[in-house]
Amino acid sequence: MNRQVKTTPRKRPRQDRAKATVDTILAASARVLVKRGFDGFTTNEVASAAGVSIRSLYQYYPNKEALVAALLEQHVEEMSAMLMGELARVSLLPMAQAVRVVIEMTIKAHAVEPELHRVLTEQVPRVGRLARIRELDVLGHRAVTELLKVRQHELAIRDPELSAFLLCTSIEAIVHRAVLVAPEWLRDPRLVDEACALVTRYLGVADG
Amino acid sequence: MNRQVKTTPRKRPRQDRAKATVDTILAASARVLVKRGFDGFTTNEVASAAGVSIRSLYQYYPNKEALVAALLEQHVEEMSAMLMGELARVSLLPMAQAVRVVIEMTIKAHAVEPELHRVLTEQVPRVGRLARIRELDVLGHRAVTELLKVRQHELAIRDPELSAFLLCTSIEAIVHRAVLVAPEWLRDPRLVDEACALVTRYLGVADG
DNA sequence: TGGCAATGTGAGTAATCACTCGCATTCTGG
DNA sequence: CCAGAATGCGAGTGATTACTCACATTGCCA
Repeated sequence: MNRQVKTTPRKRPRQDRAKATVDTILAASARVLVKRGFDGFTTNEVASAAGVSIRSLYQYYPNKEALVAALLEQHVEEMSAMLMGELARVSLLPMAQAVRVVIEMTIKAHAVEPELHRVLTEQVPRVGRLARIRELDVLGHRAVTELLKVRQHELAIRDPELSAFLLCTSIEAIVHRAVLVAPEWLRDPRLVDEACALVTRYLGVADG
Repeated sequence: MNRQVKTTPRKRPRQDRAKATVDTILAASARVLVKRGFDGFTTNEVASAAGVSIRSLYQYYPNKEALVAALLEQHVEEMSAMLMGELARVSLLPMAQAVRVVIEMTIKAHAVEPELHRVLTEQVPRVGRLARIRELDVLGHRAVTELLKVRQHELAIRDPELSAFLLCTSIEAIVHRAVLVAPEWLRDPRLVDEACALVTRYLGVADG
């Protein structure tokens, strides 16, 4: 039974000055989170790192979790925006190319603030609103499902939704693991080639 | 900079009575961890849930993290034992069957205490010795690499190590995600079939 | 059977840290 | 231009909780 706490921001900044403050706080949060890890993350340090009063921090975020949640949401938002935009565009490409583009975009999305990404995924407990990190996946799955449905006639699959689940999960895991274990692999074209092969062979389309 | 703490057990139980105590403590830890989540996990509650003095707990584990680390190690050990034993045996089977067996074993391994598994993977920060949850993967990768190497002549792959990385990561992620999102899928034979297809098609062997 | 090692016991403390108290200053829209 | 709203400012407290203090009892081997 986990205590549930409100994690929505307390109030929105209205003036520009306040927006700047909030941005400063978020940026400082990211720095502190990366530097200290989730355990060592204290609101007091965030405030002083941001150069604002602890009081100001609590004016906008009701508690510590809300702060981390905001950070996480921002991060997910960035990655999401990057992926979804591209996903819409690839529906015109030949399948093999589409696959490659999506995989490369996934890599690119993971390259945004990889250190923050690491802490958020490895150390932040997936509890309450902090579980929202998964919504990114859900959206991605849905988009890929659609893509597979539309082109099912040229593919060797029976159930687009199931296949989308397998493929999204696999690719995400591969990229994710690579980022955490050995980021340099992501520059190695062989990894991308093999990942493409994994997908295209499964789908039964000619390799790119 | 995360503070590092000793996470090795303080001393080993010598008499049977002591072994029983330690087991009780570990079992209680698991219960409390599942019930309260990692945040709510307090050593005092563990002690009282185990029906032993807090003092006894600290006689064997120097701190909270060591306790969780022990739990995690035990869990990894169980899963690991299950998988590795089987991995050795499949080297005689036809490839398609071997693939299926390994996938089914992976599912079986994840079915051991799934709730504890969830908490350990979702909430326990991967810091210090707690990062050891990954050693399981490393061992698995190595074994699969060997398997692929031995049978490379019948497979459509160039680099067994790279391919092992892709396949292990994918399968683990698929099973893992399924456990967390919708455990009932694991009873659906279609999921297993598709996972097998993903692997066999990539390897270029006839579907089982 | 006696002596030594191993074991078990709970109240209390010290430290940490999330979060709250009211008031002066700055902006903005009428 | 002014009135009401928005903003910014730390020291301190209350709660939580990991961990420590010494001694009686039990098991084991000589």
